Amino acid sequence: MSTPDRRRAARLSPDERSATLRATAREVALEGGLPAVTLRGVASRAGVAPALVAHYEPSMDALVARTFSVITLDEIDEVFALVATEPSPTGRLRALIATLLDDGRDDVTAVWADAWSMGRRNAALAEAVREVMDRWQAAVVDVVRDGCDAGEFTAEDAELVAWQFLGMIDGVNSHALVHYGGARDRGRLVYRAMENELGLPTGALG
Amino acid sequence: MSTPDRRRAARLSPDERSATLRATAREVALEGGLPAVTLRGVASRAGVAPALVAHYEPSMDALVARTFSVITLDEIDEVFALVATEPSPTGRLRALIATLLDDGRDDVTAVWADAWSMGRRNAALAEAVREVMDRWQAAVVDVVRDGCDAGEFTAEDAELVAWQFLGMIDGVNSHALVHYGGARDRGRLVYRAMENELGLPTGALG
DNA sequence: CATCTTATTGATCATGTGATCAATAACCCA
DNA sequence: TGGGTTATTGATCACATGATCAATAAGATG
Repeated sequence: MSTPDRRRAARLSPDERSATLRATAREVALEGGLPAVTLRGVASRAGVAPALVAHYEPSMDALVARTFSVITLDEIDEVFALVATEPSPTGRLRALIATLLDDGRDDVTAVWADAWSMGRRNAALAEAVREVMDRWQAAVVDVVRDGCDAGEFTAEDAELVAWQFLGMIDGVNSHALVHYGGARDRGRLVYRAMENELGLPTGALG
Repeated sequence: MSTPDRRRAARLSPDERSATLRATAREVALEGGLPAVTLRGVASRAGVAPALVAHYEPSMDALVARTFSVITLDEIDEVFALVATEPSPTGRLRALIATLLDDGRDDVTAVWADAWSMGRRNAALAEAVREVMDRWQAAVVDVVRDGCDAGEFTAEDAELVAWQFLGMIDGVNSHALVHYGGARDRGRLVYRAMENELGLPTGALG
């Protein structure tokens, strides 16, 4: 019962094993949140001894931080790959909002919530959070600038608009994580705020 | 070194002791976040044996949830006591935003971040979070309705506007918790979004 | 002042955490 | 096929967590 009987794991190259463990840590975090990323948690899921996990990371704080980065950087790629299929800047912004507010992303949202909480006690994680937030902001700035160049948007300060856009999204998603009341149409203000902020006609985004 | 030499604590009535421990738990949480609210953490700060803390709460999950409620309900009272000094609805809304976006509230913001994270693994805490969020929403709805009654605001759906207002605030504050880049003017969109949403002239709030 | 109620404590348990290291065995290469 | 390199493991620390309970002593009551 206690020990999930486990054969000796296959002998992999350090690179392979390292990649395997990162992928496993990713799964663990998406299922149980960042607090589930423990030596024993990752090891048992990977079918490996806890000591092996410890062997491949300098510390658990570092593993948690790396796991956060893996998950959230992948998320950026996935989201923007989806968004990029839209032909116009306005369409891309609309798709971006819709994707970020979509249900079924609670696992990633929960990881972000864990990160904002745990980042206060894990310096490596806090640094990772800052890096990924900057990546997100830069990606949103690109969307805004594209729209401005195409003449569809008007933005005084694209950098600031991007930060505040992400703030709105993250706040609404944090709320929905624990409290679903009123969450159905919770994105309406996001659409309207962005239309207003970018000089779009009402209803242009949704 | 290990045991901070402690005399036997004064013998208090259950009500007094209970109140003392809640106040202590509050201080502990505001200093180290909700994860710092442990049997030993609260006990040592209160100058009391860990067993006594356990004696007064059915479980630690319950103590954490109660501590969250104490802190955040007090915060509602404090914020709205301040806001109520403004004579007009527009002034009250402006003061509300300014207060909520003010620095120096990181301790409470951190408690909220902890709650959104830990609420997924602590049912009592999740329930407390929902309750306090509802209280916040109701209080904001009052401000919006006041403005509508006074003819200063126009709101189709005050309930929804209140939720989305709180979403904006919480998102921006979560960001500022770990990432201060661009945080200085991070509230600008909040002001503009509310002006737009409530039919106020540009610049009416800030 | 003696007695009794009960708030408080110390000791202890079971559990979970990260970390370390000698011992092991899987795999590669000669 | 044998030997050597090293990925992997089991065992074990030290520590922190929540929880329980008999023993203690503070303070009220007579």
